[in-house]
Amino acid sequence: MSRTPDIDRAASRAAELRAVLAEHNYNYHVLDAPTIPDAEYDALLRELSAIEAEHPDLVTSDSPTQRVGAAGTTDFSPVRHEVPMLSLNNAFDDVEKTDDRERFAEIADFVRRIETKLGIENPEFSVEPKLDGLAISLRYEGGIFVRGATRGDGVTGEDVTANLRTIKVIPLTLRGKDWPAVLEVRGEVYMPRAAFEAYNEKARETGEKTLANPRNGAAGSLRQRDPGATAKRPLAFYAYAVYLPDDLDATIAPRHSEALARLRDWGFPVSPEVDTAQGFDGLVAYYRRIGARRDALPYDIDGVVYKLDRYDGQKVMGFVSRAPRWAVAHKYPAQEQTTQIVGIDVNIGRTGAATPLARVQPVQVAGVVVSNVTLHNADQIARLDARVGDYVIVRRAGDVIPEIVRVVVERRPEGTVEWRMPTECPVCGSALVRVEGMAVWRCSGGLACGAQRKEAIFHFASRRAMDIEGLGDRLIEDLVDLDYVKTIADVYKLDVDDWVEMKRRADERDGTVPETVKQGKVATKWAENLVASIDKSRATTLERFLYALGIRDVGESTAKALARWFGGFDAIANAPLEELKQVPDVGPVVAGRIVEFFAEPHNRDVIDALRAAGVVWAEHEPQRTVQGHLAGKTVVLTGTLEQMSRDEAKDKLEALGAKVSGSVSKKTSFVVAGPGAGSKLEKATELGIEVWDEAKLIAYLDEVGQG
DNA sequence: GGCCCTCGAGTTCG
DNA sequence: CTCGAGGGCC
Repeated sequence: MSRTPDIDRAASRAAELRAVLAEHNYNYHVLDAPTIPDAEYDALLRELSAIEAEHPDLVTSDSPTQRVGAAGTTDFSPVRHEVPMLSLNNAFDDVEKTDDRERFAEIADFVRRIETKLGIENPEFSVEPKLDGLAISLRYEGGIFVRGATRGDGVTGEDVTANLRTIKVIPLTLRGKDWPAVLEVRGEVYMPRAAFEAYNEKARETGEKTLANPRNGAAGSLRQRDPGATAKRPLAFYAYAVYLPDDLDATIAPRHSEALARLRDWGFPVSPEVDTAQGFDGLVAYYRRIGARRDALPYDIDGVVYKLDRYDGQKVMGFVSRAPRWAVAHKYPAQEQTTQIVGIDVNIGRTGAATPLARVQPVQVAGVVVSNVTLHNADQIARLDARVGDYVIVRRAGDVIPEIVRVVVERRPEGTVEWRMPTECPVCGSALVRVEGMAVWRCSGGLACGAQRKEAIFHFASRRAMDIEGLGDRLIEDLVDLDYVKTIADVYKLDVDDWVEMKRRADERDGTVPETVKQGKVATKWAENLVASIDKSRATTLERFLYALGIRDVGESTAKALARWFGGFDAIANAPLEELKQVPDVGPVVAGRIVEFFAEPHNRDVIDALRAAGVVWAEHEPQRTVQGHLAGKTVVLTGTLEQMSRDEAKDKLEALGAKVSGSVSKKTSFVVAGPGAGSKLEKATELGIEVWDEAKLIAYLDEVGQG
């Protein structure tokens, strides 16, 4: 039988994948220094599995698909596992699909295979989070912990008994009396996220080496030669399986979930997230429930594990190759991915701040495609030594904004050069300068710089400033590029015809003339709406107007303080430095910025033009003392309020004299927490600060006549 | 001069 | 949300 070119190609790709995977296995298991994220490793392994499934002849005994892990190291004495430590099959989602049965097709298949083979419907599963740590096996004889070992290659691991003994949550003697003479408990050693961060913070202070991530922290800690060094690492452990090695047919309970409960009784920590679930729908519901809380869990997880609950059922299902057919690991979308930097641009903000931005090959991270990653500032780039062409690990963790975790220096292509902040503004060509000792570089072009002009207008129109609905970045971009506005005051000079004409010119320039226009129709409704909303913005408040001007370091809060203190605009514009410094929270720097702003004739002209265009606000007597039921109190709002908007609550509290702040400290008087409250509520509890729910706030407002 | 507490500014994707 | 830096207090 002659081999076809197809098979030859598959054979060479399989060999290539095996070589690559073997290298990564060594890095991961032996050196504890992976050079690619797990998601990428999984993708390579799946590709190899797929090739082998299609061409069974190509399967070799040394293929990574046929083994559980990599070879152990010789550092610690080898331990042969009487019951092999298996790996689980992984299931991934097809995120393109919206129907659950299609999206989670691999899970649906898994459940269906069990239902068919056992002839039952909606089998019961024991379900648990899959911690991102290190699998270990603990042996107990006569209720005493006698030996602990790493997984190694699944058959032979390393003796790490001394190090495991240092982990406080691992029982050295079992509680109760009804335990078997010999048992082996399997579980995951992991490093809680908070402990990981605290460890790194301390390591940074003392100049020690920091840990790359909690998983590496756990793995590295168990490999310490000196158990004393391990003891200093904040490790934890959860048990998830139990065996009776002297009689493998016997079990300590008929169901896995009951076995876990027994383990708990004997003193083993079992994850509180462990639960049971019925059939496909139950599994998916659990997957979603844990997924929604993934970031809030105190440890990293990369998925959830489903195990057929009944042991007799597990026995019937048996194994395929080395993985059980009665269990599966359902992975969440990766929160880390490798990609390549294709370019580094520099963004210019409203204040001229130059922010480097990495353009990367688009990759899916935690469910969205990331193509831009901020690099914050030049210091950050220098710290990371990120270069154009570099492969980098991108993460989208707790918050939404992607960041570069680190550069994969091992994969750096030849000929890359260190990145340097350009000397000129990429938009207007003015010099980029950095004030001694400051982190940010700034464009010195001021409002002559197109980027700063755009940002100034965007800020002026924003919701918390003049609140011009419909005037967004796209429109402002065209407005400035086509020279329709030079200053924020020009926005009020444009009529419907100007807007329509501007849009026509922009479309012409871009070659994107809409069909309707080609047919001779001109859309004007949007321009009418826009002009109406610009008109509406003319009636504003002193504090909004002050904020809208975009004076450096005068944000919402400072603008409000100035408005209260002076009561009128001219008093502020003409106030000498010393008087400004009297205002609470205004010091020499901010006072200087304000004086500087109003000393600039151009700014005076713009303000005059705005007033001439009909921008008005109410003025009042200076208010220099705080009055009301909540005078002197600092309140923090967190979570979602259901009866009123956050802004509404803020207004009402401020009307009572309270200061509404964004961060909890020991100065905080009380915290109003709605559903979904996170770190702020946690901090309040920690500091022993009074916490109100929304109902209590409403009752209080009613009582003092603000409801 | 050295803390702690706030505020300001910049940020990604759909 | 997070970082950096300004303000205020010891």
